[in-house]
Amino acid sequence: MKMEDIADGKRRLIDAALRLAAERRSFAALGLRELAREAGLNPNTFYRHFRDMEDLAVTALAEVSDELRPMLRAVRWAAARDNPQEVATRACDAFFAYARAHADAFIVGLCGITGPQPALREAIRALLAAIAAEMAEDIERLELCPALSRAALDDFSGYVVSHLFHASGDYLEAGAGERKRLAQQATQLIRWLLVGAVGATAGTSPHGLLAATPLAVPRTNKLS
Amino acid sequence: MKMEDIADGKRRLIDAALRLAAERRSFAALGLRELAREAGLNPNTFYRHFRDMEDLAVTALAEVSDELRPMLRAVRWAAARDNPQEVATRACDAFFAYARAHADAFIVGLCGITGPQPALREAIRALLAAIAAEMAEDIERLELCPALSRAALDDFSGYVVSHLFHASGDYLEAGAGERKRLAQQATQLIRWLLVGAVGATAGTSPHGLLAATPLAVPRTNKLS
DNA sequence: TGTACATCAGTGAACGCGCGTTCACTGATGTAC
DNA sequence: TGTACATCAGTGAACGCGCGTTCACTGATGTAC
Repeated sequence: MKMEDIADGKRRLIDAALRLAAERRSFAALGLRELAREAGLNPNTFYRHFRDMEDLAVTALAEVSDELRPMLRAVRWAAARDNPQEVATRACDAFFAYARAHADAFIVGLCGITGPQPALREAIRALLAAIAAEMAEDIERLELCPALSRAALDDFSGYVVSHLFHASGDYLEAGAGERKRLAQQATQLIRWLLVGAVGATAGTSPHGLLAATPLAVPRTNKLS
Repeated sequence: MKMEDIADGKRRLIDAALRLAAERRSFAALGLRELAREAGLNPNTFYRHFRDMEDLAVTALAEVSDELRPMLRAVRWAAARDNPQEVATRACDAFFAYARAHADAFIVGLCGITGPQPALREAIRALLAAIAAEMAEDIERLELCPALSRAALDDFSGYVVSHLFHASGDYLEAGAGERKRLAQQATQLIRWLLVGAVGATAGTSPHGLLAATPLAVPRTNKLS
């Protein structure tokens, strides 16, 4: 048996766990016997592959991470090569499309970020942070927004990834029309943030609400 | 007994439920007997006051809603009277302060938005939507950002409320330094979004990344 | 003012059930010599 | 090539336990007349 192959029962347990947990929208309330029943296995078989439920969840998340992160990077670089103006839109679409294709895993991820298993919570946070870091790095390397410092790009990417992640929950529940609106909103958020970040750094303040100390923004107008 | 008074046992059950659910970060995995034990009551007493766990959760959320929403409006109007430039900062601070003062309820809310109880999920979404709608209305009525249409204000408020809500989870776990950073990030997000929204509507595009069809932004520079 | 009755919060015992975990076992696959 | 052994995925029975829910009950408070 090769390293990357995983046992048949292990595969079935992971899939069954994601299916059941997503259906009921709670990984925490998932029972071991119930899981084994869904997977068509003896309850005991679980212990052959996992220490406990959290172990299973972290394993499943690692699979998603290994697939999602390179995919997003590839989309960014391909879009930047084709047409730099489309990077944001295409990356959002790719993210949402991946969420739909792995809806169960995403729902479990959304539950898990606030759930009772500390290791799972930490793993999800780490995944989101890694995606954000790679996004910032790609924007820098592809020179998509040279006006922004790396620190600003990190903040920007954090906001965007957090929004996309939580929006994917609504996205998965939505019908076709609503999904389109959510995708457009994500792109609008990105656009506003980028324009705003560049404007704020370059020193643009459209009105008094934004000029408060300690967030004062000089009134010069240097948008590139 | 007056209408607004609630029975002693009911109060204790709600408080115990928030305490236990927040501690374990899962409302779904909370047991009825365990809850009664924590409240120092007979398991049966639960049925005197609630149909089921979801009923309890919705009741608790209504209490938060009735307190949080007017408080936020009052802060906005008071800040606008004192100094319009501080509205965003003061509203963010008030929100986070309320989250700290009702940490258990907030954690349950964060779990509940992705949890198994449909009525609770819907109630939380409705609360967030109501807060966003009131925020948009206040910005309009207080003329804090006349450059933005009501539709843009609705989108803006939605982004901000969603960010604040999910950020409150990190906020509650964080130490003092981290909390300060999160509050500053929230204000930065608001500033970027406002500058960006005004810039995008008024027709400003800092660089190619943002000019993609169908999100094309004219290149005129009309920031007020 | 007293009396009878209704309402309501809380009690305690009992039920059947599914749970997580353990143990000792099987049978197939891989490996050393 | 054959044989002996180790490893590994999966099985089936059994355990004690805590669970949600039910029933019939108590005692206090409010209310009609």
